Amino acid sequence: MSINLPLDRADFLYGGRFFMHVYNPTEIEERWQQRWKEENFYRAVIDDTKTKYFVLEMFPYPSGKLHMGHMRVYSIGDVLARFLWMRGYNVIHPMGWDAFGLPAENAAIEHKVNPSVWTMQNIEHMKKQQNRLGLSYDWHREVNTSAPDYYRWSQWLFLLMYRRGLAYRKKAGVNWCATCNTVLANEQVEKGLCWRCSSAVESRELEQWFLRITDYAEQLLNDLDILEDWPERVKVMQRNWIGRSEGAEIAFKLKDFPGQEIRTFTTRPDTLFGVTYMVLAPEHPLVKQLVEGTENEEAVLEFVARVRQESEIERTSDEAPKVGLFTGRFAVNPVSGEEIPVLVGNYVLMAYGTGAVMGVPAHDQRDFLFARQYSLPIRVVIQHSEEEPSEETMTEAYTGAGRMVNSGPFNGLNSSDGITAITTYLAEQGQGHFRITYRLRDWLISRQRYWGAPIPIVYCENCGIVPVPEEDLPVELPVALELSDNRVPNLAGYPTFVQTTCSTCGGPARRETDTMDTFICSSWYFLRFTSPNYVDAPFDSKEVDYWMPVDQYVGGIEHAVLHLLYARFFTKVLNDAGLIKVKEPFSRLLAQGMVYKDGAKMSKSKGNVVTPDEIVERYGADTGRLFILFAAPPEKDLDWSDQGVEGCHRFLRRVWRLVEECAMQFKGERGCADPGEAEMELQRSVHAAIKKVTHDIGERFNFNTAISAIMELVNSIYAYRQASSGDRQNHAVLRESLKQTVLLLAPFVPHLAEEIWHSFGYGGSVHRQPWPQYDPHKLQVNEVEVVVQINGKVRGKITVPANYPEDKLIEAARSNQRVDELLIGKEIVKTVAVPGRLVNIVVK
RNA sequence: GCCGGAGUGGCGGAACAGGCAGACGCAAGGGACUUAAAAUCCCUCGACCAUAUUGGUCGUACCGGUUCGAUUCCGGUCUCCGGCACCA
Repeated sequence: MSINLPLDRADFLYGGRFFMHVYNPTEIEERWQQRWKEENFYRAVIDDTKTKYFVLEMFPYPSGKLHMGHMRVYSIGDVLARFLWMRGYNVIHPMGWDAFGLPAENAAIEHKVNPSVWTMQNIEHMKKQQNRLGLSYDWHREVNTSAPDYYRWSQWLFLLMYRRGLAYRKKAGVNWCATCNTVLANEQVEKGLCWRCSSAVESRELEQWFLRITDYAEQLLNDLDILEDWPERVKVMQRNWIGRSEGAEIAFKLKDFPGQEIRTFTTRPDTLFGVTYMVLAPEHPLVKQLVEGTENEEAVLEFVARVRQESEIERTSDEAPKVGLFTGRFAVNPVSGEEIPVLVGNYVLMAYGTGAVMGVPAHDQRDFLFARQYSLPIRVVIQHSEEEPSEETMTEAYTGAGRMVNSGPFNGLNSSDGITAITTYLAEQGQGHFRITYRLRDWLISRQRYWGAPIPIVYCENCGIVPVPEEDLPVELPVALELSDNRVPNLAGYPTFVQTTCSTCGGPARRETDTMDTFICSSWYFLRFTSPNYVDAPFDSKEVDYWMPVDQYVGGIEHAVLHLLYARFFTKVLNDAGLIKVKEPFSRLLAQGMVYKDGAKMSKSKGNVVTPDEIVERYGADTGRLFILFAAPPEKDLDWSDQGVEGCHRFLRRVWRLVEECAMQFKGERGCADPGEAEMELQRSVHAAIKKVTHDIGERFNFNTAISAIMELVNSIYAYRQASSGDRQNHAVLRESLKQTVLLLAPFVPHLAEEIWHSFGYGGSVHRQPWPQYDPHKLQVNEVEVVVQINGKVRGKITVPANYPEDKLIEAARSNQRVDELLIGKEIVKTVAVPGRLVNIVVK
């Protein structure tokens, strides 16, 4: 087998007839990669005569090694980029490095090396691996988020946010990962665990920097509707995450505390007359004041302290019992004047709504269970059937809509009218108003870590919080060398970094020592790609206006909320600031599936890892790319199959052999001049393949079926050669068929296609040829096979002229011998004919 | 609980607009070539039945509906995957 032969071009005796070259991917691939690099083949420049197309794969974290997931995204992006180039677009296809982050610090400890050194080594290595895959990147546009000339602009964007009131500092209960030794954004906590290290996240009360993403909640939600070419599942995930609910904020006056009130949020103001109690979050600021001096004081404060110590998982677990303690105080229902007890409960979250909940046990299942547990009254105020449910016998809350009862002047209204009526009434009384709340929280961006972009803020004793002036950017990271306690000290551990002077008053000041969340750096990198070396601003507006938006973005589903939400937020802020024209960064999104093997994610512990390197070494990049695109449609999970790879390699060798054999033949034989039926059929196969491949890549992103269409074409060419050997073959038609096949293969297997292209003596690069166009005339057939059904079951097949009219078709169907026999003694009820497809005869 | 996606041979998958279910590939079996192996080529390959070289029945998770005709459309059920969830 060729793959085990020496790397040099080996000649061997084939079929006793020709001396041929073996398909040697390593040699071919290295040679073309070198050529493409020398010729700056993928350089993108503004060209107003062409339509631009921005193809982007999510840039990687430079972990040091490429895995199959990487190979899959890049292969998808590369096929699209090359295809679009051939279709005449001005394609930009850049690549860079999301280079800040924790692994570099861990590696620094392990290898006693500066994080930046480790990162740069990894980048060099991964870049080589990428290039071995034959990817069409414009490396002139490479960006590295950890380089000062990049994070300078990340800091600049932070200051822009600050100026616009979107970056602020507050003390709040935040997620703390003890393993990573830093705080985390809500989006970075998955089921109570740190997204990076999977250890349990604690809650801590800290003063931190936030970005006001909640200001954009409505826009981020609404604009999902204009993203028609995003997968539904990603949009749904973002909608869920933003979590919009409509309702009312209602103020309950406090008995014994004149002028004080508790504000609650509810989606069901129509149930206000059914409120029988109220529950505050343990963190609610009023708790301490309410219990002060009551006999419940000690118990409540102890309860509050205990709950606040619990971790996020403990507190939100399904098993956690709902506990409530009476504060000894009462609130007044704003519509009924009724006095209701105020409790403190472990299930109420301070961060959502107002941190206080009105309890309506008859119409909320959780309130119902809570009321039963503590023997609190249950009052039905929404009736939904003929019988009014009895409060004693109810087994569950009724949470649907209905007619309002026991609700004073509002009796008889339906729920939706009641919501409006009650809220309007409350607003008139100054006791409430319509309100929309979101689940989305502001983005916590401080990280107590070294390897990130420093937050460009200075604290001055006289002036307070002072943003670093733009001209002083970047605030550069000090060189990290010393390691303590098995960790790289964060910036607070570098006195020369911390001590500075205030730019306003010139007095002594200290720098902010937290760095920014790495997701900040990746929220705008696509903009930097348009002008990566620009020194006057984060990007050159001329370039950004030409290239943006990203027309096709490709990446993993794991960023459905995280990166994709943050990047949309940044884009909207920059649009509001007048810096860019687009409102959404990514027009079209392809969320590719994961790569599995033997039913599990590839992992060292399972021993099922296959690396791109070993595939390239053994079969060549072209084979690996072909398999990864052929095995499944891109958005589905892919099952890695070693035998499947063999199959794809076999196919490429088959293509190679076909070309070699034909080349010999063209030299040694004359061939025949007149194209006949066999040649027309071959041409039909060619043009059918062109049509299908074009549609499958360009419209459907189904590379697997595009590849199978090329395989069918190759099979057809083999069949033609076999059916008409030697001098009876038409060399011109054959040569043309091979040429088209190579063009169709070019996006998938760039090296092999380029090699064949040149071996045929064609000029230029195959990747700069116009994409083949199918000729409808060549697709036309004279005769078609039509299925004859009786009662919907296939009973025969007839071959008729392609444009046979309906009546003749039916006649032909009826006169088919077998059909005729089956029709004896039957009454024909109806006949349906679809020209070119089928005839269905319905009988009794 | 709410929301989204999916369910087709031994396997990955195909069927684009309601019209021959299983393209293409993998695996498997048989054969050719070869001293042999590799490579390559040819044939078979959903299940069951049969009078078994050209026939029949069933078959796209399940039950029903619409239709001349349903993997495809509609209603319901089940299972799996994913997101959100003590969210007021």
